[in-house]
Amino acid sequence: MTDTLARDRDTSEISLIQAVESVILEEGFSGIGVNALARRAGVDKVLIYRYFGGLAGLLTAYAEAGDFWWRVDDLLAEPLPDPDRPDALPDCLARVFERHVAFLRSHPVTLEVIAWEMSARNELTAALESVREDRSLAVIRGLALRFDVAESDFQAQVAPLFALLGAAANYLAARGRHLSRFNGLDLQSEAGWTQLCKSAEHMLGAVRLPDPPTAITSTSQDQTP
Amino acid sequence: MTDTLARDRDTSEISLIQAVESVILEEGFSGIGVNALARRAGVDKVLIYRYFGGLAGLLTAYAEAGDFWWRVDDLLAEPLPDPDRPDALPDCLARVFERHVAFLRSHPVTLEVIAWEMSARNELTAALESVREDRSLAVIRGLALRFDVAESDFQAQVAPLFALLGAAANYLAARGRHLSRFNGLDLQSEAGWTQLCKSAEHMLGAVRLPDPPTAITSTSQDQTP
DNA sequence: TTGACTTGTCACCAACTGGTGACTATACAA
DNA sequence: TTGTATAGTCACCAGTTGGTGACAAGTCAA
Repeated sequence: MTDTLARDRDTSEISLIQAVESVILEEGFSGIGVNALARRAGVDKVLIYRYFGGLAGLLTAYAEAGDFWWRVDDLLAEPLPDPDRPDALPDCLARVFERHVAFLRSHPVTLEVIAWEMSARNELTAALESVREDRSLAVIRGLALRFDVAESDFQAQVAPLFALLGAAANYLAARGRHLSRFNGLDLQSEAGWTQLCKSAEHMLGAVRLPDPPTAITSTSQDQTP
Repeated sequence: MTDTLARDRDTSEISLIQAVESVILEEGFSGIGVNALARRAGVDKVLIYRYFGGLAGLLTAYAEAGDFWWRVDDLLAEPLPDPDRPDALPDCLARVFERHVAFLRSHPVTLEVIAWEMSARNELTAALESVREDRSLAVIRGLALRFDVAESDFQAQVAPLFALLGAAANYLAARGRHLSRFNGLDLQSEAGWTQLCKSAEHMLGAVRLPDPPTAITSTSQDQTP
């Protein structure tokens, strides 16, 4: 509890937590292990057990310190289409999708954890899972509020769309780490992703609001470009 | 080159190749290794080096023996919507997507290799990559032929759609191996996948043929349920 | 000063990994 | 019979993994 002692322990803990990120970035999730982490942190591996109770505890500490997922406010930040405009909903969903993609492509650690989820379940993947579920549903809630429609109907309609497009983005972005081509598209070029976003927007054009009286369900203006 | 000698080598090789599939199914891709494979095959691991030149060679042999991906004919098998019907194209794409999903959900080894692709590149993932690229493009070619449209335009329009929906299916099916919930959906229940296919079909409703004179781009009949 | 506690270092463990060299046993051809 | 090639067994290697016990040095309170 003294100054110097406490400070030393603190720096050791911080070194270890930073080592998690560092190893993930430079070696990928498969490089995570007590030996590698201790080596990278310049610290003895026994401290991982003493201070964090083991690798799982260290990952938990890192998970609590890091932010692996977009914040709801960022995804729903203005400018977004005016809800009263026709086609505001599809446009809005397309913007949200673009922001989701942009986040993934600029967060290599998140991509690494997403890839990790494919093969194992651990404290990091669990943390990502939990926050992702929460915030995805929060985004849907936020959109229902914005468009002033019943949340349950909206959720039932939009959740599977988000699941599909979100899954596609996660998969393609994670794959793009090491491999470029998927179905003829280049996952490492700006053009490839622009193309993907355009196609997503096109498909989202089919989405209409569920029931409110303002929604027009008959003649929808599809201007296929 | 004698009968018995040759036969014995053959059975050893076959045991090893079968061990690859067996280990993947029971332990997942992370269980693949010379020791585990030899143990499972009931054979000494040195034979992996002698007969296949190493683990990579054994994986290659397995890759050549197995079929990890749907065949083009299966994906385009009849019955498919009559090309002259209105909305035949979106319906057709939706059927293809459903078949893609059905294949994945019934082929655990493929899901395992898909998951493997996320973390490493090896002979198995390379084989899957190659055959997947080829056959996906072949399916697009087949559809262009069916709808009698120019292949290049059609390809430019449909390839990114396939990339998005295919990626989503791959991701969700692979994740469904160990985790059930994604964005509120249940990836391990029939209902969850029915929902996903319905949403995909809904989104595909926005797709129209590129140029031929028969295509109607104005009044689209959206009946949102 | 004494004793208790914390921080960190180090040596060590068993288990496993990929990989190799030496060996026996069998079969075949000369 | 002799030589050669193959199939298979086994012991062993070095390196790495996760994990622990013993110990020295420093710090603090009584």
